[in-house]
Amino acid sequence: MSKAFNRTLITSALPYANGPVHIGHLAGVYVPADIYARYLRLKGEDVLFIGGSDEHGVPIALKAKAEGVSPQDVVDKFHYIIKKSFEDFGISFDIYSRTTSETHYKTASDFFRKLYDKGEFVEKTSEQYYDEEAKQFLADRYITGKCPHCGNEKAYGDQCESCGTSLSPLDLINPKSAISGSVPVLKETKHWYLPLDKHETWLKKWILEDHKEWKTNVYGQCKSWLDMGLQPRAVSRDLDWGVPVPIEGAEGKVLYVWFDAPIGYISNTIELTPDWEKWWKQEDTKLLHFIGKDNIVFHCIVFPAMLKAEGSFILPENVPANEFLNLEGDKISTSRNWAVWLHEYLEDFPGKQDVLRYVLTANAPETKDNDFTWKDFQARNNNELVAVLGNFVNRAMVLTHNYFEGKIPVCGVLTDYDKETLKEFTAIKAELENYLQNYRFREALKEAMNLSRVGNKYLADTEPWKLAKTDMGRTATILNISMQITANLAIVFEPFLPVSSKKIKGLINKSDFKWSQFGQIDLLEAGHELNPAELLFEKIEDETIERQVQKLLDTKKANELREHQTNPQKANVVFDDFTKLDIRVGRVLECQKVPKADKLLQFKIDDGLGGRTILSGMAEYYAPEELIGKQICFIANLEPRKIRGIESQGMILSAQNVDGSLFVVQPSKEVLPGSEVL
RNA sequence: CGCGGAGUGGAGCAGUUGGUAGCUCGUUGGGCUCAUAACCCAAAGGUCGUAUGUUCGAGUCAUGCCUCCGCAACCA
Repeated sequence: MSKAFNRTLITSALPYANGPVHIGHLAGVYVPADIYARYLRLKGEDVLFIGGSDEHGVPIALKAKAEGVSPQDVVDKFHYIIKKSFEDFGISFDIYSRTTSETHYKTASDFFRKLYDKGEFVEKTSEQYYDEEAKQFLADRYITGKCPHCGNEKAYGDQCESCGTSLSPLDLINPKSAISGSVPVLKETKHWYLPLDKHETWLKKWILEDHKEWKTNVYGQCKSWLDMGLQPRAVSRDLDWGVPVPIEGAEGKVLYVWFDAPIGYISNTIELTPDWEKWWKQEDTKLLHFIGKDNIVFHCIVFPAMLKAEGSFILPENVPANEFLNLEGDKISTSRNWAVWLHEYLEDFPGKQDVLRYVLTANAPETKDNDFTWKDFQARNNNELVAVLGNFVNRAMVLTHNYFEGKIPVCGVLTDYDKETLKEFTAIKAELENYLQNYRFREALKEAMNLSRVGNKYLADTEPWKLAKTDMGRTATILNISMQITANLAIVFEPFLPVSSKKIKGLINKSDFKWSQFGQIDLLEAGHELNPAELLFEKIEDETIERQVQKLLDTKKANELREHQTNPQKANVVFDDFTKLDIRVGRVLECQKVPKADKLLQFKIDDGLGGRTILSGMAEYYAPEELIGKQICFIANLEPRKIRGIESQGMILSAQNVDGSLFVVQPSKEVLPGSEVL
């Protein structure tokens, strides 16, 4: 583990170019990766920080189709928005490229070809659903139909959301293409698979034995996959958007995005430097993948297997994956517009990229999902950045201007207390480096803030504003030290808050520091002239925050309205068909939860015919007692069906509200059980 | 039903190999006035999700259960 590394290659997950980037992306991947990259650079180490957009795959192809533009148009639009957001937030990529670049097409093809030639793939022919109208094969998720288990009409090709059973597209009754709505046909198709099972042995040793130091969420996830046993994974798809499979007879097939995307890290490095092989193939390179938790398997198992199969590449040394960030209690969602978009944030908070970087780092989802709230954002800005860091710098600056005309005063003899204060530096530096080394940026940031706390306490304890009346020599020493602390703050905060760090350097009229200077107390020589004092951060008022909260509430309302749109009417049925249904009114005699099932209630219904049992999935909306004695409507002649081993003889009618809640349908006046509904 | 992660004072989080429960914010009281009503000191506040168990001793280990999140299902 304590290998000697001479350079570090940092990759950050390629954002998918079907939308802009939001605070979740920043908190989970890019800010941590950027902090690490900046830290290493500041230390003078050799480091590359690679990023880029992931631009292939079915969702982009579909989005293009829906909007009547080409896939290239879609990715062009978002690639530049994303790229600009990262630049604005100071994410210091050495290169931010894209998987539609020429270099990438070549790299990915060559990579595939090499594995193909080495015999690292297995070929398999299988039957898959094909949409003749849209002229394409359908991914599992894009086929809907009736679930063979529960009869839900809207089950997906991979799983029924209603009963939770996992399915294969072939299981669906009456399959339909989600793209065109037409009935898909089965068609033979050939694909290449990466036999992960063949890599299992070395992967097990490599991860489970050699990388016990990986974060628990990462290690646990990998272990789970390895314990279950790995399966071959398809690396190609039938699609017209992507890197073509570079084999004769493979027309209309492209590389599957998960195969294609990580190779993007390599392509982008090639695009950046002719020296790229040094970074990817020499054992003394430390390769790190910064990702979110959804990407763990790809980066810890699949991509390493690809690299190993190729043969000449090194493997990642660590994969510091973060959990997810929620927004005001709800999952961030691009499709529901539930997000704080980076480009919008900067419109509302111009120049405040560091505030967001600070909040997202201080509250980073390093060990579990965390929640971003605007109230917390405001509190951290006002009580921490303004009150602790900004305030200290301002105090030191203003005092020096007041008593020494903005010139660094001479440092006299240090008292024991001065020395004690300076000693805290050393402790903070050691802690900080240790945290950064272990990708614990949240704690590292806290240590950096502690340095400003040390400064504030120092001023409060030494009270230079009082001493200035009696002892200018001592005052000079105190302010000299205070300004040295300020200069040190410029160093420590460079990885975390690059804009503010630069601002501090502007105030103290210095350009660049190195990390090795951190801890020194002679960064500013006596007589050095300071620039006028200026505030680093400003308070964020309640109204500003309320506006953001309102914006989110509006989004919520808009979503509800959109989801409220009533479904279009189904195809007409003839009267005879209607009369085939026997709908009756019954009274609930008994009602209880079905054990071991989340949603199911078991009813005993008085139907005027001697009673019957019906199971219904409404346990989330009704407590069993609530319904006892109530009248309900049910379909009496529905074919009985066994659910969880109990026979359900019919179906209770209920109305589903916009928010998904469910209410049983009742007659407006009590009628005799068994009465027919016409 | 499977697998992974999480559940610690009002809020957000630390707690390395089991040994007196910490930090930031908030609250209360005091101090200070150089500073963006900012800063400094002190105090209150926790049966560490729950139940058993291992141990001289458990937030930490084991097992069951409850709750939340994620993966499997191309959103970090």
